[in-house]
Amino acid sequence: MKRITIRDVSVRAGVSTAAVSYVLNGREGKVSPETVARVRRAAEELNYIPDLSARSLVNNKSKLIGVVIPQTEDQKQLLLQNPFYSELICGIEARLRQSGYHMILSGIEKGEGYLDTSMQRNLDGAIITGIYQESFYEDLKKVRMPIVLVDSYIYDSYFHVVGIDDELGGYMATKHLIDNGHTNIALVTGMIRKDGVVEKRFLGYKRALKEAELFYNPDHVFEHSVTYQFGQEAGKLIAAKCPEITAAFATSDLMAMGVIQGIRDEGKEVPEHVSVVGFDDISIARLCTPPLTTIKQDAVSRGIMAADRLLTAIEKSKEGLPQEPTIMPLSLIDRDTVLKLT
Amino acid sequence: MKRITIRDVSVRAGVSTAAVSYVLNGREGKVSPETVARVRRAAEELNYIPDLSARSLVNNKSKLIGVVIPQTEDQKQLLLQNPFYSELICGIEARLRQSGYHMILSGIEKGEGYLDTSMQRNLDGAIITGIYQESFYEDLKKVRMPIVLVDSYIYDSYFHVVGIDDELGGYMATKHLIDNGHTNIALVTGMIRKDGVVEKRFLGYKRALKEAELFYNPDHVFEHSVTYQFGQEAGKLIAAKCPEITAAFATSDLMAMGVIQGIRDEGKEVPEHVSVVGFDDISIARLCTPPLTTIKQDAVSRGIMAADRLLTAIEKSKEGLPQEPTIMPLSLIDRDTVLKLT
DNA sequence: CTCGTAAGGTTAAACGTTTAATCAAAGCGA
DNA sequence: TCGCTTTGATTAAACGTTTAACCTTACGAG
Repeated sequence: MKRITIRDVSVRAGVSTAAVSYVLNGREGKVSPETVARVRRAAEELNYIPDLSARSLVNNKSKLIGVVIPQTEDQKQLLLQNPFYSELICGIEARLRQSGYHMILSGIEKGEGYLDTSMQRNLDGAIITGIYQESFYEDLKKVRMPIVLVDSYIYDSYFHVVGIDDELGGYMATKHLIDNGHTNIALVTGMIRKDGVVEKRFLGYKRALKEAELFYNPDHVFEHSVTYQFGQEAGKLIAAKCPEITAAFATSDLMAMGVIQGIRDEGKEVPEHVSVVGFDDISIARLCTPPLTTIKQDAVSRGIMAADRLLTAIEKSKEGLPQEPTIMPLSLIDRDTVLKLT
Repeated sequence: MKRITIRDVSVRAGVSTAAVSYVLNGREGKVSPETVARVRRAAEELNYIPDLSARSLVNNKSKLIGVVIPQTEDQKQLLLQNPFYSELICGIEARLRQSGYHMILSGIEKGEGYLDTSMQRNLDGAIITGIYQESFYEDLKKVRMPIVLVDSYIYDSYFHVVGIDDELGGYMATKHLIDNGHTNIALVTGMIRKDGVVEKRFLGYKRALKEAELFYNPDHVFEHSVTYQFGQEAGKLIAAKCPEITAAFATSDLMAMGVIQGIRDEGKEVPEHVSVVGFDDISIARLCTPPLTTIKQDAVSRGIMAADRLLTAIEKSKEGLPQEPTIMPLSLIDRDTVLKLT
């Protein structure tokens, strides 16, 4: 009923608690082979399980990583409905577990109060996704723990960054449409915020247009929230009101699927009337009908990479500044939603 | 740089650490109003943040909840690709946060070692989803913390249960098809394990058939894993090899979407050639084409409910046995994948 | 005036670890 | 034999809380 403590192990092995601690932490240089064996056996027999709270108290290592993902504005619920985040989490969790760490998953209220959490829990590090106000990042720095930012263009050398080349992605998507003969290409996107990922994709979109000497028409930009619902609205508008538009680039697969539905709602077809390219390559992208042409970024790998960088930063604890951002590869997955014109 | 401790607060307020502790924990009966004020102010000014590890050490309350979800067999990755779990997590997290708890999300290796985690971390409780071998549950009981089981038919009064009436769900789905004139109805399902949720749905399926005096044909049961891929395979088989089958009930939306794709792969259409009913009503169910007819269970609500029950069990800590299982409601969402025959 | 009690504080032990400092014994070169 | 180093172990302090037990002082009742 009572907890088995290191003291119990020590008396059973007939040594001091210090010796037990040394053995259990692998500082075996300090202790003779036979004692090691005795302690090991005692711990085994008693089924000893260390108390991480106590450990954390003395050496400030909790083996706990904070993971923050965005949440819906209204409901205060995590944005896991977007498979991109689900997959990211999968990657993170797998990598952390492998090294004996655990993950505390949470959203945050308007960018506030997370340093409370991290201090209370003695977090060893954190992986942050989403964009928040500047003050939030300033707060984070105060805590002095390694932090990996995913999907963020905060150019602050304090933070580790695991990202993709969003500008390139936007360019690739748009270029693909242009290469297939499209000249009036809509952009369907979430809010374009300074230094946000969608802004970069937007810039890539414009670069592709410019390079092909196509006119950039602001009226062809549909900007609102990253939801299926808005995609659908935009799709309807495109199909109903903009006959000149023959293709759309949606900055997220979720929106792209909405766009397709919206176009259909108006009695038109994809890709016959309007071609669509998405972004992310979430797992359902190839499952929906027609299978979505999209820019693939491997969210699971990104999660693994983010966790990996965080862990090495923690274990080294060089206190040296983070290296270069890690940029994960992108590729165009050409499925069935783009029609070749001419 | 150094951590602000309760001692710092105490000296600034000019009282003992005990007084500070009393104030901060709301045992204000023990302390005069003016002292309360002084302590509050001192804590405020110093921006004091308590160390939960220390607290946990002394009173065995970590404000930490373990959440376990299944993982893929091969990759050791969480099964978050199934939106049902994502939504469940959203609900759980929202409710926990509201009460100042945090969630440790993880998968488990072949049902082993979770009691280690829970002991190490001093978990206050856990929410377990998925089905594991019996020994796992026996282990869990040893830890003596409140536990909520989601999607489980372990009839052990030690555990809290938040479930749905799976048998009824299976019945409703099948009945709906029968009511629309279908008589040869396939079942596409994950492994049917004793006392698992799919078994119940299977039983509901059989009950509906029996009630309508239809012949139960084991050859019409396609049983394997709960994946899109298997659904697709089953769909192909149905379309290609079983001309008599006019409808299918898939025990999960993910599979149902696979079935639809498989049927299409063979050049047939849904619902014209084969009708399909799914289960779960995951968020994409109404987004895919055609929108999926399915049995709706609200995963988010279930998450909230599970967390809620767990929290009350923790706070009361009556040590009394859990009450009745909570059964969440189901409803049939009639969309476009069922054809009315005759 | 004395005693009992209540109110408001404080002291110090306890929770389960880690680890610097210390100690004892043994080995060894001179 | 003497001092020095090495090896292997122990002691005790520290980490930041909570809380039972104890201590004052003041206040009434008797």
